[in-house]
Amino acid sequence: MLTDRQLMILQVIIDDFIESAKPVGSRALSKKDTLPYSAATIRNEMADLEESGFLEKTHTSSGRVPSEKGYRYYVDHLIGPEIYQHGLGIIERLTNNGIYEFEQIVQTAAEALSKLTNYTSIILGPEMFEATVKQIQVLALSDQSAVAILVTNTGHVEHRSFTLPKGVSSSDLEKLVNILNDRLHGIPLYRIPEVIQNEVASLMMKYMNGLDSSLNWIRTLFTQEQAVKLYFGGKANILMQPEFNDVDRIRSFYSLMEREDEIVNLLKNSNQGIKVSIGHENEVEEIKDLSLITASYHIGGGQMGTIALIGPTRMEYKKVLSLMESISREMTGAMGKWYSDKS
Amino acid sequence: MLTDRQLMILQVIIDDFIESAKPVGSRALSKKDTLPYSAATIRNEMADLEESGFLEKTHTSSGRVPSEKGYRYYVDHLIGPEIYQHGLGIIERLTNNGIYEFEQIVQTAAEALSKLTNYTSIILGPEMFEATVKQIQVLALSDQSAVAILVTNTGHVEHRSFTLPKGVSSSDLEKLVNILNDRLHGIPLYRIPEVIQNEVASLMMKYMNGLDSSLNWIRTLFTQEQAVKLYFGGKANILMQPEFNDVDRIRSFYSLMEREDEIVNLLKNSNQGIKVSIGHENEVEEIKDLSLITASYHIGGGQMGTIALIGPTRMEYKKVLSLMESISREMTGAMGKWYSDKS
DNA sequence: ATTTAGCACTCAAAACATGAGAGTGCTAAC
DNA sequence: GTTAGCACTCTCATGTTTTGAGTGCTAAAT
Repeated sequence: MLTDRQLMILQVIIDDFIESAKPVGSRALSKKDTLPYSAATIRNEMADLEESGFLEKTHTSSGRVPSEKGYRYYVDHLIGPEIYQHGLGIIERLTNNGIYEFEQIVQTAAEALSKLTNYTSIILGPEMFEATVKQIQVLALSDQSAVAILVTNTGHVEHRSFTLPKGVSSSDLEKLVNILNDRLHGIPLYRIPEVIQNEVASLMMKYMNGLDSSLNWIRTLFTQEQAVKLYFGGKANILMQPEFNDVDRIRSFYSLMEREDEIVNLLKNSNQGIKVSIGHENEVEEIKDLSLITASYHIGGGQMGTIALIGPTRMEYKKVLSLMESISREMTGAMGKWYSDKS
Repeated sequence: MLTDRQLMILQVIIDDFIESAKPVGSRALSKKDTLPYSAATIRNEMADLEESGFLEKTHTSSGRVPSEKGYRYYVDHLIGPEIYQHGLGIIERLTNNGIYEFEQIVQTAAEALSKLTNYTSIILGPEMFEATVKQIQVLALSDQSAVAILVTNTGHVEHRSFTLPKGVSSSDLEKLVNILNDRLHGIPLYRIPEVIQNEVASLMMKYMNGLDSSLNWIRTLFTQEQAVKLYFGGKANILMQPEFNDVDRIRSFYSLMEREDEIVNLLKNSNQGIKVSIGHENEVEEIKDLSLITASYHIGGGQMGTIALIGPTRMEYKKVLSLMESISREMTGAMGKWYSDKS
């Protein structure tokens, strides 16, 4: 339904607008040597493109600006599989000495992503519900306090300090840790409270005394409250975008960024592969004039997190898409290598 | 050198401006019943106060605004020891079940602080150089990978994953961990690299073979790169302040917030007690028109961190100072209770 | 039957003008 | 010493004009 020439013009307009952020007019277009037509001709074509909904005007006598439909078409059909070279090997570089810390890798990846694109990046840490218990340890720090450490099969380490309940001797504690390790080893994190309730409780009754009051306490100790973590990169980048010249716009954006649970939801329901949500395609009010790109990464079998990038709808989709593609592949690759799933 | 009446007027002007953010004029002041003088009288006094440098005009015929000198005087002499009631017991509330996670406490404290004040809070995590090694553990995750865990006497847990160097058997690893625990127990973190170099190296030579190439690797594994962590609260709060109505102002602020090392420096050199830096008293360009309040907290013997609050010079010093006072005391108290220093 | 040149028209943004309002400084009276 | 009064100043909001980029349409050119 669109002629070749219209597609060409659409492409050039979008490319131009993505770069300049200014409405593009017929005169400027006719000067480009990719389009050997006069301004008037281009005007006609633009009028058609507007009628079909791919372009918009900001006011009656302004140049044209891509509509969301225009961007959508651009993303779906007008960008070829172009590979963005920079930024490859980011993660490899981080870990080439064989030593790594998960948090640091993810944080650096987020920063790199935002630096390379000048947009704001968000990485959702991996779901850990399915990770299983590898080992539990309790270490006394003093007479009154101790630290409990839990290591999962994926190499995650959770720890929590606590004051020792009265009347708990060190041998009690040792017994308790033995019971916990015995019963919880290999159990996925989300089942911990349940197992403690059903199995650990009775064993505690049997082999230890006076500890049943502590049961509730132990359950609390090993219950994860917030399962996923967010890593941000370049929160300030978005301020460089001319569409953020309005203080209220900035306010609303940053206020969203502080509501982490909403962000988690926003990123979570991303399925496999890369997903581009342009403007109103987003559910969340505050980013209905932005574009959100999400890509998932995987760790071993099934657990996963999401990499996301937020920027104006006028986003450098070409660059961004290929970059996200390669980073998510790299992350999946790197993680999979280390976190083997044998327990 | 200032008359009582001038002090009164100064105080009222500052209080008023702190609340309204608008230059305050003589007419409005004469209407308050704390000041039973006519506008003209007040005008004269204000002229004097301006001459002595406590007040400023934004332009020739505007109301007066406190100068930095004015704020300084206000903070030093004009606010009594007023106790801010809300927000007491924040930290107690967080830990009343005896279970706590350091990071979470600090983060929550930062958020509470910013919520109660509507400014941006920053908490500098404790210096850990002086904490000593309590225990080191290495846990194999698979044939190729393992996780190393280090617990300090203060209950901090550091962990790092790594791929096992080739030719390292599990018994080698066990020996290594034994050596490390033997030599490093009780050693402060900052001395770890040195001790590994001098003592561990020779022992490794003696009892294990083929591992000397891994020495460097072990040193890297146990070397802390970034010793302090920052916790932010209410980064978006500052946007609500009318002095942040300018996009460039916002940009510069957020760009500073991303340069964490600079922030660490800014907060670090705070000595005991509470310190107020008003406007140009700050060294850092980006906050020369803001006020920075810092207070230190302590953990057991000597290690410490800093609590900070950033807001416009037009800050509610009364409220903020008493709040910072009580929060830093609470943190010191709470931390000290748990992190006893016996190793 | 396209394409193009030309021209009238539109609108946003910048530049300029005007007036009201809040506030000051000064003088003279209280 | 305090206050009323008044001329003066500057900002801010509002209205007006100008400029320039861009369009849509028509008629001529290819």
